[in-house]
Amino acid sequence: MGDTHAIMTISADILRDLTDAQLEAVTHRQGPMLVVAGAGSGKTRVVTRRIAYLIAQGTRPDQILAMTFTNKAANEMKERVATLVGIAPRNVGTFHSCCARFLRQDIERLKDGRNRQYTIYDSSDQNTLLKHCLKDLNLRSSDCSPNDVAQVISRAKTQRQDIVEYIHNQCRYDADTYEKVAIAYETRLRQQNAVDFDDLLLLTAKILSEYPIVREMYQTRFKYLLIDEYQDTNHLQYDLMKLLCGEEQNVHATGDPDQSIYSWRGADYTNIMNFTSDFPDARIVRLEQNYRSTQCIIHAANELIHQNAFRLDKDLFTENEIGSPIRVISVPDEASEALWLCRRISELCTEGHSLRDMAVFYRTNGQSRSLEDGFMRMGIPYQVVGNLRFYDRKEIKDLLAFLRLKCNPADLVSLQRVVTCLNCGVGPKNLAALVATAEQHAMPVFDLLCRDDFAALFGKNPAWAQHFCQWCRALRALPDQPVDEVIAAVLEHSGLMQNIIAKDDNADDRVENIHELLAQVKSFVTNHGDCTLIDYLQEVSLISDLDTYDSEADYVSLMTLHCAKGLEFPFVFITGVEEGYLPHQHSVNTANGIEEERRLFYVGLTRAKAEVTVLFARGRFTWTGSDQREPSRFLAELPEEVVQQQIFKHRQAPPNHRRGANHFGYSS
DNA sequence: CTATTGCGCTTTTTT
DNA sequence: AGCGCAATAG
Repeated sequence: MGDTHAIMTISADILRDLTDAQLEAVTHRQGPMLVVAGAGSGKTRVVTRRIAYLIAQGTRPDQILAMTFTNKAANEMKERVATLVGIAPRNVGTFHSCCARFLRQDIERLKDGRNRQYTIYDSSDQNTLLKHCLKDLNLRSSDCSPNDVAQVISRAKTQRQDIVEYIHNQCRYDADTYEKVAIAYETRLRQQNAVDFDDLLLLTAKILSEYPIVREMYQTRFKYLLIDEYQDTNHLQYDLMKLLCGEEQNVHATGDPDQSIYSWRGADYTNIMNFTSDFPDARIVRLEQNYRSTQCIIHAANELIHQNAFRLDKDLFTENEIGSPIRVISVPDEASEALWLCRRISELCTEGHSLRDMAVFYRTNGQSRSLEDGFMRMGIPYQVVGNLRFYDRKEIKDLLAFLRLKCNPADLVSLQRVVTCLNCGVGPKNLAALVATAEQHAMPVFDLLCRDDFAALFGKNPAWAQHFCQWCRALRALPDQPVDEVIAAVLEHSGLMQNIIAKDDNADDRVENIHELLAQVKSFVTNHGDCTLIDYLQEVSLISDLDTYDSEADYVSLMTLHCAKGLEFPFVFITGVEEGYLPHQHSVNTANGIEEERRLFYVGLTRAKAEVTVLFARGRFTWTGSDQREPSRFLAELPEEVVQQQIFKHRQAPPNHRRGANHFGYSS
């Protein structure tokens, strides 16, 4: 057959231009393998080529399961594999999205009241639910902060420990309160047929542990398991990996312990450090040649990261050109920080560089404010990545709440949202009465509202209830397919648009966002063929702002250092490199905290291909007043020979003067 | 009871 | 910018 020949030539393409180490990582067949891949060492390339290689060697694409850190990485991986072998593998996604799909199939085995129509609660939904729980228990947010409880619950789940036990071991005070709230929260999640982010993984692990039949089924289905960004996996993800790979242990993990920056949400980089003890037969491949950055950048990054005591020793090197030194710019305050950036960016533009080649990183989302002010004033096109997720916008969440309620009649968080944005005469008291009645009759609230005999079940039939029941029945009666038409119909039925136009201050923006959502749904439908409303809602609850980020558009990108992981830009600017920001105030008390902040800075530096500029302000204006700032301790750790310092002086600029730039100047 | 308005507080990083 | 809370109008 001609097929064999085709496979051979494709294989040649797949293996082209690889170093020996990369080749070994790509062509490895059986058993566990760890690829310790330094920044810019061609890790993505190795993973995609490996998937392509396995397919070209005759592995069925759906026998490969690849877990990535973001959806963006997953989509890029699928596309790249498709260009190599003409087939996009289906099972590539984040841990969360893969588990969400598994649960759609198997959640009913748990018999805990949840079914395959389940809703995924994101952190703000989780927050709302926790507030409901507090109210039930006659507690106030000041007695017990929902954020704190959420964190404790999340920790217990990611450590795979019993929540009650965990609380009593970890909480020094108020353990009883936390326990009550946590139990109420878990109960409500089950009653409302909902899961939180951690549950996606936890419940999957539970099913795989408790049902050997299911475990064997998955283990047989997935012959090859690939895990990317292994340094940022938590204990629960580690368990999942073990449950999925089975005795064959065909697990291929890639990561870089020096880029582990998520320990605050349970990631445990000892997972990567302990790989060889977990899998004594493991092959280890080290990728230490960097193809991204200049020698100056690599030298600076190496010296910095060597200050960390707890690490696997590893030396990144590059054969790229020496490049220009790291610039360290001292500015008087945040306004001049923005101004310096604007001037430098314009300069680079006149030299012929594109805005898309430049990125500005900072430690906290709030730091984008002053930068945006400056960029806006100077007319420099920019895009902020990850600050407010598109799907977290109020109008979008409102619209999605209508859809979620239609899918899951037990979803009270969505019902409450629906009720508040309808202004239909149903407030907290009436809603509570409805919930109580529904509980009496052991049915989901929305089902109760849709019933013809609602009045009899409720015991009375006031005007607001009649109207609301009618409205609910009409919502239920709307079609379920195709998704784009459902959304258009639900939007129409909700009256949301009219409401926004009538009442909202930023009506224009909100209307535009809704139109954008409709457009996105259209493209989702064309890309995904016939998918259900549930599929769509699942997709959007797991999508992050970074996933929708357009790296081709000609804007300067602004993002947190965390968001920058995995990306690269010719010109990188890191702002606010001061004590209190980097390292952040909340991390300075522990050695681990400081080391993680250092890794964060390391991630920032190694994003750059050509040039890194680091800025710090000598003072900042805070809500309390002005604040003296000290340069970050990390700056002293950069080798002098590749650093060039500049002090940006600032003569008083008249406020609101459009040509303020003329009043500023350099000085060495 | 609900709807609306104004005041104070908030923010470390995110699937 | 959004949310909880309190006060007021309907």
